[in-house]
Amino acid sequence: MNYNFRAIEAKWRNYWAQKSTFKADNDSAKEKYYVLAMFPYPSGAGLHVGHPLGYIASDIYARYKRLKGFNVLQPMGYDSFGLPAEQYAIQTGQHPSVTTEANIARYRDQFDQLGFSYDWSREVRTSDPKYYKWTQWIFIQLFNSWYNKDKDRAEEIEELIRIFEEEGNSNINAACDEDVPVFSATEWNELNSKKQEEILLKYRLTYLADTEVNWCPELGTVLANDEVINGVSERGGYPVVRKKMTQWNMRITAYAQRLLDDLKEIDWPQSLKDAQTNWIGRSVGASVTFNTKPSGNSKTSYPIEVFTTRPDTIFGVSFMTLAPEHELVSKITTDAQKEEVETYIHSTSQRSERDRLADVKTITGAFTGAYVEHPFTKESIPIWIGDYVLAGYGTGAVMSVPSGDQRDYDFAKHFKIPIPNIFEGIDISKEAFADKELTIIANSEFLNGLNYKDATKRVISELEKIGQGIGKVNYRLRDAVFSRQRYWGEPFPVYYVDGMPRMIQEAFLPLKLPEVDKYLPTDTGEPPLGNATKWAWDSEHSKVVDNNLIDHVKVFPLELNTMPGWAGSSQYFNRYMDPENDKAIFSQEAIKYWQQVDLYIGGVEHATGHLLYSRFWQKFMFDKGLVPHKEYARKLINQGMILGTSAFVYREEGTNRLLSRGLIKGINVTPLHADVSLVNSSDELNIEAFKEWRPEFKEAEFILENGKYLVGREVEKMSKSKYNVVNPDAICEEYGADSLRMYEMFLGPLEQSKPWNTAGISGVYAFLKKLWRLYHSGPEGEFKVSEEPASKAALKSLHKTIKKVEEDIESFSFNTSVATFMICVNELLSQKCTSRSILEPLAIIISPYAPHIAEELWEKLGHTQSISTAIFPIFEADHLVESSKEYPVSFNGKMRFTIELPLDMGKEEIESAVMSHEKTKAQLQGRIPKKVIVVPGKIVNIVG
RNA sequence: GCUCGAGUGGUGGAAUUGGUAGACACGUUGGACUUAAAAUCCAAUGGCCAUUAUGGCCGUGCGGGUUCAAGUCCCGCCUCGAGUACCA
Repeated sequence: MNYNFRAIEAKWRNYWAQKSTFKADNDSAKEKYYVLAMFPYPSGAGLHVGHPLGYIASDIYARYKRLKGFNVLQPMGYDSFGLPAEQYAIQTGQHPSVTTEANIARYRDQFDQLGFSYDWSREVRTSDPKYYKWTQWIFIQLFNSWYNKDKDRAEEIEELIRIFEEEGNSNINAACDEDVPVFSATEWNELNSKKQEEILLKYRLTYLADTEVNWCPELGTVLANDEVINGVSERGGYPVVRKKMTQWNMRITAYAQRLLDDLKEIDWPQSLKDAQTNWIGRSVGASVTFNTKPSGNSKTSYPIEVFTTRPDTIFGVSFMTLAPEHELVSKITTDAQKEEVETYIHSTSQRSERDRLADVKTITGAFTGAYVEHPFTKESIPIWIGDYVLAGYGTGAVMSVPSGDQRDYDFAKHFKIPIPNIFEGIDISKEAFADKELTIIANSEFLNGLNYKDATKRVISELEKIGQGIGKVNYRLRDAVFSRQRYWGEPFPVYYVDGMPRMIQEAFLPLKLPEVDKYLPTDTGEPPLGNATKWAWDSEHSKVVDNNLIDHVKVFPLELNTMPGWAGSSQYFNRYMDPENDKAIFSQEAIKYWQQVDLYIGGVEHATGHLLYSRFWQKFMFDKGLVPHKEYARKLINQGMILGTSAFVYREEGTNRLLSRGLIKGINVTPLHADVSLVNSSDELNIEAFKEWRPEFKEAEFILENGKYLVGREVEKMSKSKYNVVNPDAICEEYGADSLRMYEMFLGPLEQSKPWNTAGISGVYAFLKKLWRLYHSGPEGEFKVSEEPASKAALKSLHKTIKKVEEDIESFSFNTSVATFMICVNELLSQKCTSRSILEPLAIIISPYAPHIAEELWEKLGHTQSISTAIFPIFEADHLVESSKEYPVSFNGKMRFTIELPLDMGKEEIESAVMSHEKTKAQLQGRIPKKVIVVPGKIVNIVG
């Protein structure tokens, strides 16, 4: 009777499915525990061995918590809106839903194969209208809300309207657009409804605005900042340009401070918190207004507002710098400088974002001919423009203090602008001085002699007195653009009356995606939904009707953009709690029971995307009183990425010769990816198979070394295009899911990225076979356990293992518990232990890791109830562990011998026991030790 | 540049947080079983020296320091990786 993992795994996969073993109730006497792994985008390639890492880890934890008696919720679903399905649709004409459906089926098979204990009755799909109904619903709630900074929470827009009607907006402290005019109640009430609507839009948490966006012509869509990497799109690597478009935006900046503050109360990896902190980019300083001096043709004085983190250096200002795109540039430039400025603006706009980033060293700029007046000294300060000032950050203008900022310093040196020194005892002839801690201000009137902190405080109060500045906190975080010119995404529940957006009433949701005959933008450049013929809103009958009925009286145009990828993933974790609910996003009973995610596992690549947006929506939901927690995930673990090991062949340039890797030195070669399945474990290429795979090399000459063609190796991300993908199906076929699960955990620490290497899997496979043998000790290898009580040694092995495995799981060190199992099984085998009292608990503690084999053994032990549904408080067995311990005893730091002593001895008892021991006396030879160091449970050290 | 993280055998990685460095596994070598292969089992495996055994010295990127004791703590470097970047 051998370990037949195929039969065993098929049997239990079936059993769990039929009995709905992992269905979680929304009500239970047991304590709840919610384990969640980030749901995947179902791509056409299926899962590779890298994907399951996090899923295995969360499954082990979920199974462990069930054993401990928790009511565990572990759901799974699909983030099924997205670009690849749409791009496939563009190429083939096949509806994205068809592709998506097929991919999901494939994923489901693979999930089942790996034995994950998901509650599939709660599956969600973001592209399912029953699901995206609630994504649309949240959008409407955001539209109907504004952010009250005084109360630090989102409130109903009706409340804001009431205040406007009663007292205007002068007393309102809201997170809103910069350009909101101040108005009284009377003025408000006299506005027509369109004007009122325009103003309200500037307050809403989701709003329409002409935004400068990252436009990717190749993809035909707008990208969020986190989807653009080094000036090219994250997906596909296409160039991205800046472009103004009317877009939906999310006012995430309203929550910037809370997103920062609440990081303190969640147990997330520090590196991830750091990434979010940097991304939000809080900087404390002051907003200062400099007024331009009327000159030449410009009679008016314009205020220029700047943000600075160093208001204490205000007396060191020797010029102002505006971004070339700054709106005042054209107004203040003098005739004499006009040509130079326009030439400069033209040349910067020609430079792409990428060039600008790549070329930081070259200093460029132009003088506008205009001046501002220093708020204190009243001196004239020249205004320059320069592209080192970014239009998108702060106000797009800076007060330049060359002595205190290196970029200002370089700019001043380059254009021969004076560099006044305002620091006590500092030499600034070589570079700027930017150390806040060591700053003592000089040559600065009332700030002389003050340090950074005091000077900042003083100058802000002086600025406030003269009305030219105020203390301010600035964030790098921008509002998130929420429109995509795409088909395969959530439609906005929005139609337009007189150009202003209206929300479709909740009762008529979901607004389903219309059919289109092509998935590309329309001929007039509108998003793909512009191709739909039935895409207009009949407001009288509240339904979608044909476009040609649009009369702007009763039938109105619908929004043509769709929502971005992160919309559907920003509340899915709560929807799992009550996924079938048709009346609400989730019932209050459900959320009161499940509260929040206790453990969230996913990739670190979502740090500034999904993991930030979802926190924002959760806080909004909290403000609305819909969820009990400000944060949705109490603890988060980032699993590392499993990388592929690519193989390369080397073609000599200009020839059809392929050189083995040892022969390429000094020769010009092009490395080409070879499929890893054509290479054996000692890097030798199967040349015939390679020729078969790549017919263009049929005639190629292979230059061998020692009779072999060796490939080069490199660790890269696993991807189809690099031919380095290892598929879990093949591994499961050869070794079984339990082997794969254990091996992925054994590979190394969960949070670390590491290359996949199939070679070592034979070790865990051999272990599972040994485990099987432990329970099959009959003469023919048939199942046999003894009812004899266990030996002391066997008990010790078992209890050591239980203790270690529990510690490991609680600290997510799954790799070392696999090692512990191996030691335990080896010990039991060598002790020929067949005692039921050992083998029963062993099956239990192994079941989170290798659930199929554990179930099978459990059944053979005579249990009728599944190991996965019973509760075993076995993990609380540490009192059984050891009764004595061997203490290594060292003399003068060198280990000499060991002494066996009872465990419950205290420090002094151990000391005296050791000192009176024969071996110690022999070792000391009558010498009197200076010191005896005792670490209970560990070591005794005698210093002579 | 800034922020974070990591450097341990041929390889992946352990080390109870200051207490026998290299667990466990892969690989390699030798052996048993077998007609043979696979599978399985046993032994060796950081380096150097010694050997009949007992043993000795060195060793966790580099250089210092604290300590009876340092992979672990402190100071100064080096290298690699990740994120971010003209953020005022």
